Amino acid sequence: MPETIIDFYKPSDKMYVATDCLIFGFDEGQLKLLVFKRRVEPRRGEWSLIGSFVNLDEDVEVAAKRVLAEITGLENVFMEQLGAYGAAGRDPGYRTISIVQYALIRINDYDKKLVESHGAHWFDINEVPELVLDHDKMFAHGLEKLRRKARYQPIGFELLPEKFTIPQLQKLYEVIYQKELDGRNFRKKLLSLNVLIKLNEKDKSTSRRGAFLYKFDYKKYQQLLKSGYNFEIT
Amino acid sequence: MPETIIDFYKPSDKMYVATDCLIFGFDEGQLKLLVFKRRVEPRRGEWSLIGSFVNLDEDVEVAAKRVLAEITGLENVFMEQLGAYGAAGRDPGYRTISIVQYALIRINDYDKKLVESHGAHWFDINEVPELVLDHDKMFAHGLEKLRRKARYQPIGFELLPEKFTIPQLQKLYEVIYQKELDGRNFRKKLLSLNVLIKLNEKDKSTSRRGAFLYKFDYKKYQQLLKSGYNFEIT
DNA sequence: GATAATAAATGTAAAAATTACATTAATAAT
DNA sequence: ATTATTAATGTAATTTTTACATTTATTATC
Repeated sequence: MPETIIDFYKPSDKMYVATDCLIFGFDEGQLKLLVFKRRVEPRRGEWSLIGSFVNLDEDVEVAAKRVLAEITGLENVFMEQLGAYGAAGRDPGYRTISIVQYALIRINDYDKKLVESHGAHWFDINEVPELVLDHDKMFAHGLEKLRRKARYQPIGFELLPEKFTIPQLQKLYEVIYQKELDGRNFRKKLLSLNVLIKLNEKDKSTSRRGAFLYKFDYKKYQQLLKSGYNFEIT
Repeated sequence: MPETIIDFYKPSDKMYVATDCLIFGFDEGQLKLLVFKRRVEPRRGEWSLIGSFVNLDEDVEVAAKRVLAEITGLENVFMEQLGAYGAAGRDPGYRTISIVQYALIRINDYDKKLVESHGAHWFDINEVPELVLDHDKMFAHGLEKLRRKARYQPIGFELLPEKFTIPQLQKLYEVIYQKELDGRNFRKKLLSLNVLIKLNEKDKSTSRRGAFLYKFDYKKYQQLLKSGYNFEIT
């Protein structure tokens, strides 16, 4: 019987454990990723995701939130694990496992000075430059996951301001799904989900007429979920 | 500027990296999980998932497949990452990150002697005993993921023999979804997906009349995917 | 060899959801 | 008052999903 299995108290080798973060934002009608330009050698000038090693006494999740807060000044942000990247040769230096998270942030909320000070830049997801190590793969997987998930869970709202208009929301889904949606059907569908609160305010930044602002009703959504409710946006 | 971030070449602390595996099977009309009873101290007699430490020169994924092969004798099995479990206090011994995979196996294929020799047992998913450490949480998450995923991806077939009948397939989806399905609508739906190959053979083990055997057409499925095909079983 | 028993297989109508599509409404600028 | 522009609305056709009952193939038994 192999000796390597289930032997929690005779562990063999230690490795470095890092966490990297895909930070998505929505701005100017585009879905964007925040990437970081290395300003130190080696690999100076290469683009990469933002990350950190995980401290010995620190939850992986806490480490990820620490990084995000240090970079953007944001706390209480939507963040979820994408997965662990653990190929033996993924980092040519030391053997390092990276646990990747993706975060969705409201692009107007973050601390722009802080972000700039870290050499970070937003790229349209269609124009993200080549990234260091296996970060390209992480990005590709994260984008896929975001696209899949947006369909069945109300994560899109994490990318919009708290108050948003239906046309804004539609544009967001259009860039996520990479296809045009019919305005009438989209509005009908969204309103039929019963989780939008119409406000008595308009956003006039994009039209003379102005568009009504809405909020997403998290409470209602949670309630509905309990009774077999199905959120889906096609 | 914080010193802890993106400093890949001044890593701080090493940790143990393990991989644990949720092994699902379908037998006697029940969805089952393979769990392992510790036969050595400490924690002798406690149930846990099957796992191993990851070797320094080994991909995490390879480690997981190694474990699965050592335990079941199976290779080329459906396996996917569930995620990394990295709470600082999850293992009271050493700081260990566990990367959890879930595997779907054909319950008639595995090496029963080998499995028994490792003190492993199949439990109906509704009767899984308390598991060691955070393995309960892993199991709960894995089951959720399996349920979600079964709906939009043809993973159910991984749990059935290569040749299966429609009623078998229906029963599988019934136990995954925990609800009864209408036989006529289920059959209609499945056949309309155009990815089942009807064979000229019957399985007579459950009825006098016998039920036709089918195979899942992976090639066709892959082709269809490319042209915007939507697999969904409700 | 007729009959009984049993699970497999099939069809159709009603209801619900999705799609396609064109016009009117509100407002600010000229 | 007119123009320009985006927001907002409704309806009919199509597709998908649901609900529901009978016939078919076969083996065992009388």
